[in-house]
Amino acid sequence: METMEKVYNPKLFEKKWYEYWEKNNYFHADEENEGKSYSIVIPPPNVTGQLHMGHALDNTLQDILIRFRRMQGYNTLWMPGCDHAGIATQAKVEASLREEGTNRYELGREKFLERVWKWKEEYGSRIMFQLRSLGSSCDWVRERFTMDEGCSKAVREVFVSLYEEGLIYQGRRITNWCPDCNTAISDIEVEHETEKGHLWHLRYKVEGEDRYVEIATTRPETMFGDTGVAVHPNDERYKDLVGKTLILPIVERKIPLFADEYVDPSFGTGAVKVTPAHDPNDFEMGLRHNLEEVVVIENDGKMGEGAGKYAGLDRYECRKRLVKELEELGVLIKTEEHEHAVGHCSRCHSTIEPLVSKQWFVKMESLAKPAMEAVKDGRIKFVPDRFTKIYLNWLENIRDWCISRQLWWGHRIPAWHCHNCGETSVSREDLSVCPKCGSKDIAQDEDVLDTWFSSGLWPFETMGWPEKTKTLEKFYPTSTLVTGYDIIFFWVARMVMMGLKFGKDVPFRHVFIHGLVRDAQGRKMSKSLGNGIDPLEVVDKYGADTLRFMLITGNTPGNDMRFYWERVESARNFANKIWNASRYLLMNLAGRDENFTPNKEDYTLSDKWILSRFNAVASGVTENLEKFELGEAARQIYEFLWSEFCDWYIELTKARLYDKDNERPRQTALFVLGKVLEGTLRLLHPFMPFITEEIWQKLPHKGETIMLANWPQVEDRDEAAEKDMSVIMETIKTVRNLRAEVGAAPGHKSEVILSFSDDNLKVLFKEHAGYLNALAAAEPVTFAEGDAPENALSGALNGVQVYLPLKGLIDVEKELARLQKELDGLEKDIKRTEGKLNNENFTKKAPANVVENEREKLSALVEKEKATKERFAALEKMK
RNA sequence: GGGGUUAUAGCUCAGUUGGUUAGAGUGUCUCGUUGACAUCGAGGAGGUCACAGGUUCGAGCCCUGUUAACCCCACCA
Repeated sequence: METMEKVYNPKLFEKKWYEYWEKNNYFHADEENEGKSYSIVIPPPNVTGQLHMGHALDNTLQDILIRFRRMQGYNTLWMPGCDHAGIATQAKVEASLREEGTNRYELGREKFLERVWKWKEEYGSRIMFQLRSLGSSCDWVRERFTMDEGCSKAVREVFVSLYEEGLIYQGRRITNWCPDCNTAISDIEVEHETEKGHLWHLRYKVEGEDRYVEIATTRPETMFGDTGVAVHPNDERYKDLVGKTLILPIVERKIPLFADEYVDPSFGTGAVKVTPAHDPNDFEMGLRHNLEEVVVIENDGKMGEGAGKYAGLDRYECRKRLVKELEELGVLIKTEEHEHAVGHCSRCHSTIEPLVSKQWFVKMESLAKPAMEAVKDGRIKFVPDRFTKIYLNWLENIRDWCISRQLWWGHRIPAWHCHNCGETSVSREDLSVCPKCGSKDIAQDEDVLDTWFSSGLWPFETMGWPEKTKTLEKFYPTSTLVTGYDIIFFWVARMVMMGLKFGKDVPFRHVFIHGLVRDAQGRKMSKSLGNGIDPLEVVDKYGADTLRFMLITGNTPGNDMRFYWERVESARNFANKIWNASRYLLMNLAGRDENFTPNKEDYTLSDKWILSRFNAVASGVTENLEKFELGEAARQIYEFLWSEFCDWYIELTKARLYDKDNERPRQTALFVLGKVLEGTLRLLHPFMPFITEEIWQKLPHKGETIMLANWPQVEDRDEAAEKDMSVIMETIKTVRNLRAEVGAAPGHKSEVILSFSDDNLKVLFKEHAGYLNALAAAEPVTFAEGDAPENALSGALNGVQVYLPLKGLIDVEKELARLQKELDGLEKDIKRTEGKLNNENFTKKAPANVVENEREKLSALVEKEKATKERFAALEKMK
């Protein structure tokens, strides 16, 4: 006979079962399996660092979906892996090099990459270990990495194809440059923040005249790169100046004053200095008006040659000193406070510097169109739906994607530049000779690709693309993508575009979006704040099941949630409740006949009730899981297990279980207990895989593991049993209420007298008086005929009158006051309900069942009022 | 500047197509320790569903507006 610890202790079994599952290959997806497939690709965690609470949520959701479908009989694949995370990982390794007093340049590209690979081996496996601790049922033999051989091949294939189609091009453009990461980044990697700055008004002299043009700028240090000043064509103030030449202060360069539609006459002075090399708008104007680009800020954020004596200074230090000089020269007219949005690097938070450089871009328009169509026509559905709009809005306004990064860690761009003829050749195979001139003096492009370029191929590159594999055939498109709303643009949109282009179909059918896990104050968990909670710490202290349950309950899909230890405890208490309910059954299993099956007559009302309730829950849970309402599904199991199975059913089986002399009733109770508990464990397994397996294995069961057991089939409800049982339950609650009013101890037995509005109820209660004995400490239960007993508290509900003889003393005045208040409330309710029913508009227009409900409600209220009045009168007499 | 989310009990949140007396967890108060569980059981208190209109027989839910908080997008120097 199995035994159980008194208290739920996940440490004793979580590791054991995970190893058991993995060892037995239960997670493995077989493409030869003929069954319908269900597949998910993991959002690959970065190889840097470790899992945080967001990962725990993300992977719990995926595991629930996967385990649910697996039990439903689908051929399920959960593809695991991690991402090389170019900038982030390189930054980490560079930081550790710094500590050693060296840097990547000293090491050289090859040695440096060796270091990064070593890092990847260490952290990559740590993450996979952490995922296992959460219970994730990934198909580990398929584990992939965005820079493994297969992915690299896919990346190169995609790059070359897009290039051949003219969708990838190299261009000299102004791009977002991060001076600290020392690389270009894409538009979505720039975070705009409103900052307090200044608007400096400067005056530029008109050549040969004693006039000045006043311009306003937030970045005076870029003036060294000014090659023009622009005004709006219709601006009367400057009409006569357009075409004249201005003298740039300090530098003394001659620059033209020209007109351009871009200028907003209402902002500043209506005249704007134009620095094509250091501002995106000025760059465009420069192209339109053929202006020279003068570079004055270098890649490292320091002033360059063009800045004259300020060369070599940091851009902000230069600004400070320059403003002072301009003031002294009388060029600075005034300084205004000014709030404006400043771009920061999403990785290191440095202020972005727009710089001109040669980069690789992807033309997005033709890729974005089909990606929008796929969502508009419903081939891909966002859950919750509101994210559809966010996704579409971004794609509608999409601009070309800068994909080259001046890093070493990543997929190197498959382009070779010939030093002899200047040709750039893109190729699937490594080149050693220039295809154009035959020169051997060629070199591969130094840059690597944006990490998201390879992540965008994840759903099919992990399945063997570009080869035509069985895996692709079986599992692509994937079924569901689970991810946070923060990477819809970075990742989801790119996967859809690439999937449609190269996978020849949408990459997934549903995009299930979740929110962020915040701290108890609602702040984002972050390293700098030090408010992050390590999911592994929670697993260690409370178990993975507890963490999982806590993460998916008490919130709505797509919304952020807060982390509270109290909520963890609450989830742990639930686990303990399941544990002890199971323990109750296990402790009483001695003498159970495994071959016993009850006859129809063997089932008691409570048996029929709980079986029916189980069916209700099974169907509710299934429906909710199918529509991604995981929290609601979990809540229903919680309610059922705790508030129905434990609070009522288990209590009602005790009489039968402890009565060793009546074999059939005892066997029946054991049978039903086992059946319902086992079924509930199966419903709960996707949410809490470990505890359900641990208990399931101890219970009588068929099969090797609960994770491969069939998902519960929904059977018919027993409406009559549910109705009868609910009348009894309500009556028991009434007794408890009355007893509490008298101040009687809950366990202290006392007489309860019942009378009924019809004979069927009488039969029901006579038959189940035992339920009142057990759960309302009502003993004896007697049945009154005719008039209400004297000196008794009374309550009424559903045609049942409950009388509780008053043996002890109660505070009559206090009780009368309370009853009066209750009567007032009842009167109000009755009036309102009557009003409703007297309203012809209501009775005519509302559905019949609603009207019927209202009628029943009224009669219940009237009945209750009558009983309360009786009680009131009885008490008055006692006064 | 554009878009979105949120506003429900002291706190954190549910509330699925409009339909009984708006729920849960947690906290709080009263009572309860002999065999599943004190990580528990029984009972209670606690809400003008942000505000103002509207649609409807009926609104926490739908529509309009207002307020507040948060988030995303955005090339006005």
